[in-house]
Amino acid sequence: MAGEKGPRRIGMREVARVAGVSVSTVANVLSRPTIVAPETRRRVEQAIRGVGYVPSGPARQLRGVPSPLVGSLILDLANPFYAELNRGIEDRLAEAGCLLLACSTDQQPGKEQRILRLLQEQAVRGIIVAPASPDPTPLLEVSRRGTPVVLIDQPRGRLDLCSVAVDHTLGGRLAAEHLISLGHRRIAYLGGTVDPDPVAERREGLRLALAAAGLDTRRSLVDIRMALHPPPLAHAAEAAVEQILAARPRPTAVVCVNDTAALGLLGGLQAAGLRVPADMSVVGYDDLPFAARLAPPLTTVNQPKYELGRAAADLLLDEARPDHTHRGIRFQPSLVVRASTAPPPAGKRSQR
Amino acid sequence: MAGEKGPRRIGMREVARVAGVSVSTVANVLSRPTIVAPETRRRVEQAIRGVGYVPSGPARQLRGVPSPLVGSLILDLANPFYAELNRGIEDRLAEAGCLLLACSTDQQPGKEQRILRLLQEQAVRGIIVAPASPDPTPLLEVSRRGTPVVLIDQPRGRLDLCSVAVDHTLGGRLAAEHLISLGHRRIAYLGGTVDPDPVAERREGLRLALAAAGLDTRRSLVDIRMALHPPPLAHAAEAAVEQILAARPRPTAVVCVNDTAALGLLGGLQAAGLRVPADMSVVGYDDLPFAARLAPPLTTVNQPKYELGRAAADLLLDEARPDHTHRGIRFQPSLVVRASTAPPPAGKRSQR
DNA sequence: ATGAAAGCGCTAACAT
DNA sequence: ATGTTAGCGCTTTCAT
Repeated sequence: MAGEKGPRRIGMREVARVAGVSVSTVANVLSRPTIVAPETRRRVEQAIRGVGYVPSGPARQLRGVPSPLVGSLILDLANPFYAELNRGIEDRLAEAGCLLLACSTDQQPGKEQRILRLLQEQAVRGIIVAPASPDPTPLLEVSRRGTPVVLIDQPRGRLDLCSVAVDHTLGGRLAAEHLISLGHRRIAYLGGTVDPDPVAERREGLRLALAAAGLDTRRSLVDIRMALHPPPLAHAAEAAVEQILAARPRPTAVVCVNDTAALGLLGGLQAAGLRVPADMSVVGYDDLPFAARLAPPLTTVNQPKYELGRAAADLLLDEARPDHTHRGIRFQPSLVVRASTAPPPAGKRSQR
Repeated sequence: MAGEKGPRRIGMREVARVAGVSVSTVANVLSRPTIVAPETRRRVEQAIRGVGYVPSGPARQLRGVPSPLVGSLILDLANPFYAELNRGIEDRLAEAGCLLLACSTDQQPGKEQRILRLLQEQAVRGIIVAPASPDPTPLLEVSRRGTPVVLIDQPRGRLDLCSVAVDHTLGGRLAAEHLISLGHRRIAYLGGTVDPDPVAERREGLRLALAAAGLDTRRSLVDIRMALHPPPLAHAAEAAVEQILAARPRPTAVVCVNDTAALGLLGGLQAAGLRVPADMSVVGYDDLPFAARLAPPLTTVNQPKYELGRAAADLLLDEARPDHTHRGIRFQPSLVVRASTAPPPAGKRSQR
């Protein structure tokens, strides 16, 4: 009647007591089973099961065993692009017995800082981050302090860190070249008011392609900015239709910052009585699962989301190896042509 | 030139040394600043910043401070439904300074077990779980061992745990009643081969509504099962069209297990030359962001995903309070009528 | 093959 | 107001 002293956590001590051995023997059974006498080992293992022993991670870490926790700091967990990316990270981590600490920054440097701090306190094995702030200093600081950092969706440039990125300049070029070959000469780029780097790159790719086609990008590239906060993005995109149609000269095609924006744009265009692609071509970015099934099926630039995550996790896990050297991996996006793009309306085609 | 002895972690010891005080004074500055003399405090705070001290979470936990980590065990991180739910969890946790450990089970009891174990080792503050296994024993065991467990998307029934769930029977009823009122008499339910509980409930709701309308559910409810593994679900749904059209009597409407399945079905139906909703009505489930923008906009049953997550986190955090008692929260789904449902084709309407 | 003992970084009770 | 001390549960020498 006196034994039940609350569900206090059971440790190695208790196991040792039950098995009639010392704690170090229990420890040995766990980490170097071979050096323990078979009979003793059996007894210990039985005691472990008997009392339902679960080792304490924190205690281990205190002793210097690396943490199985890896942080991922991305813009928004609920965004399908990042959700898929996180899944890639998770799967790779699972292979190494690690767990994912998933965090959203909502693109706010303040949140990013706060979480970075929490993650360091937890002494995580490393952090995979899509930077919210343009200033890389805090990240470098974290890395210098001993927590490995892997940059995602941002080339490492001259930074002394590992990174995984997609060549968004190429992505932008691909989109633009496709439209140009279709006969478009005025293209709108639907982006946000504040650009994280990767988004600016896409616009640059567009510009490059337009220039390469001998077009004056001052006239042929129309920059449309939407307020990104608060979400949902699809609404902002829907509302942007007005701006797009008001632009002079009026663009005949729109390249969107991502598929979600394209989704909203499609709705807005339809509401405005324009047909896609007959009156206006639309290109998305990301190639989310629903893109193929929209009406019309969306032409978009595919990014290898899952693989991006896997590669980032791979790099991060590699940081633990003694011979690790920082690397930058770059993925190529690819254009997926579907039905939301077509030649511009007759009469617009060669208009200058 | 000799100071740089590797980036070994800096602890309270070092801070104390620099500030010329003892470790407990440093500890006091951190946890009970008021009892420290202002001047001393200033010196210590300066030392903290000076050496870039970051407290060690693991060491704290070992001393009994509760972990800020909370695990979430759901089917699939990349599934938009769960992604949004996780976001709700994350936001609520952030308010309490906690972090989310996001894990996917892929509906595999084995994975679930493995992760449950890892989470316990990390001594997390608690676990929010959408059970992958029908057997609740392991979960109860975890709870009994001292790690709070909150069930999600599954009513707690007689289980001694907190839970957050949606009334899926109502969801199924809502969908069926809508279709029945439109004149449909044969409805297909497009589900998976193995049902997690919540999915079976939806079917039951359908059955109830059909029966209430005086229909023989043996004839009026057509059960279509798709293989869920491997994904993508949208493909499976697309392929299921054949089965649906082959059913005799042929259904005039399909209720899908979720919006993703509906997405695929829409594609398959279109490929088969059927128009939605003229030839076939389609109802989704979840109301994901893209549902409103599909062609046609999808009639679907909305679940409060984000709120579900928040509520679960709320319950979990509450478990730490001494006066906590387990509770079950139940959300109501709601029908969102859009354009994918209409009366059945003429001639089918009153056919028996 | 097994055990004793030190100590990881921290908190809290106690002593000064 | 500040310091001393004893662990938390574990890993790891170093005896035995």
